[in-house]
Amino acid sequence: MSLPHAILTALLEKPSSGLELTRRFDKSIGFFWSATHQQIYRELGRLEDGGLIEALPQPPSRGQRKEYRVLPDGRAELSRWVGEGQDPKPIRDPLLLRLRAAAVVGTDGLDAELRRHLTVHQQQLDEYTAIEARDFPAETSAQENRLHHTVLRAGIALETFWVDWLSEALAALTPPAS
Amino acid sequence: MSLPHAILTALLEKPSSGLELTRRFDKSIGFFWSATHQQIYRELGRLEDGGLIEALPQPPSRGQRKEYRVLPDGRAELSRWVGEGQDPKPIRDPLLLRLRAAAVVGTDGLDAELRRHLTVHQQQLDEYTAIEARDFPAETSAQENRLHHTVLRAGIALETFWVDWLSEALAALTPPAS
DNA sequence: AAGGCCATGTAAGTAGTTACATGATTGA
DNA sequence: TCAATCATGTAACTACTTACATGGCCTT
Repeated sequence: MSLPHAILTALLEKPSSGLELTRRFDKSIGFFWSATHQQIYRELGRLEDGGLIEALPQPPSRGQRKEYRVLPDGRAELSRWVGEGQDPKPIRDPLLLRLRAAAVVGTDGLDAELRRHLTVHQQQLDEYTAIEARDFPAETSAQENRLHHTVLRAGIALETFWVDWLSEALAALTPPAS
Repeated sequence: MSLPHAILTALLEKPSSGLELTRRFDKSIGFFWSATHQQIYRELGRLEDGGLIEALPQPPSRGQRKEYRVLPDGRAELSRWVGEGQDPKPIRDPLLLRLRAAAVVGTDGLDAELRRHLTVHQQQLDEYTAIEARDFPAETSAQENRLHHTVLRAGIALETFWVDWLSEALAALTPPAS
């Protein structure tokens, strides 16, 4: 149950409408939590019903922009949730499964898929390092900034892992023609 | 939709009953795909209905062990799936989200949670490296073996990433009392 | 005959995905 | 006025989770 807390965090950083949130979930928020606009609108409704956020009093009609901000109860709930414990989820990765399956039924078509993933992860890595260069040029001592940087570095390290591992996997797939 | 293919892979590696599969999903299969016994029994039923696997003809009653094996259609389906394309899923990690939220509402209780995760990932890493030392003592040229080793190395590298990153995050959380 | 474990399931709920629907605003 | 885009939603479905139910077998 992390989506509501992702939304609370985003709204505390900056009050937004549903569509703005969707855009932010495609960018910076998306580095650690992804969500579609359908999920976001549904959850905004729930959070409003629960009294954790409110819409700026304005338009009752449909295609109209609706801006939300966090209420004190919402902030308290987020603060409570930060200290909550939650075990890390076990791995569930289709690509690793494909490799294992390929060991039984053959590697047909796997090569291309690995190359494709390598490209995707390399691009993501480039994007993250560009953001790091732009937003965190030197170490600062501001706590908030350091936390943001730490989260970004997790993204960088994860993408680096994938790039390295995919290269290794490609090598394992096509042994040197000796 | 990877669970059926995880089961097909497991059954091809070794025909099993539902409970045996559950145990294997807690061990080696679980390194890349986790599943509970409820998921497994349901999916076994679907795969049998679909003619991809069959139960060894035996017991019609409830508390009785039922052994499954893969039919030719099942093997063909798995082979097809291996070559199928599927984009990597975007990150969705509650712990990273907690760090980001902590930047807004404060880091209360986060320290303990990071330490706890560090312990969990260190243990998992130790387990993986023990398996590596036991099962892959030297490089072999058998394709199947190399693929298995590559998958295991992904697990090792991922756990290593978490251990390193969590240590760094703890340092960022508690700045040096200068 | 009772308790524990082996083994297979059912039921209900939550979260996420995919496809589609509807209205408002703006510029050609 | 038409098309594109902004903006908010509904509906149906799939996957996963959590809690519980049922029966068989073995040991004491």
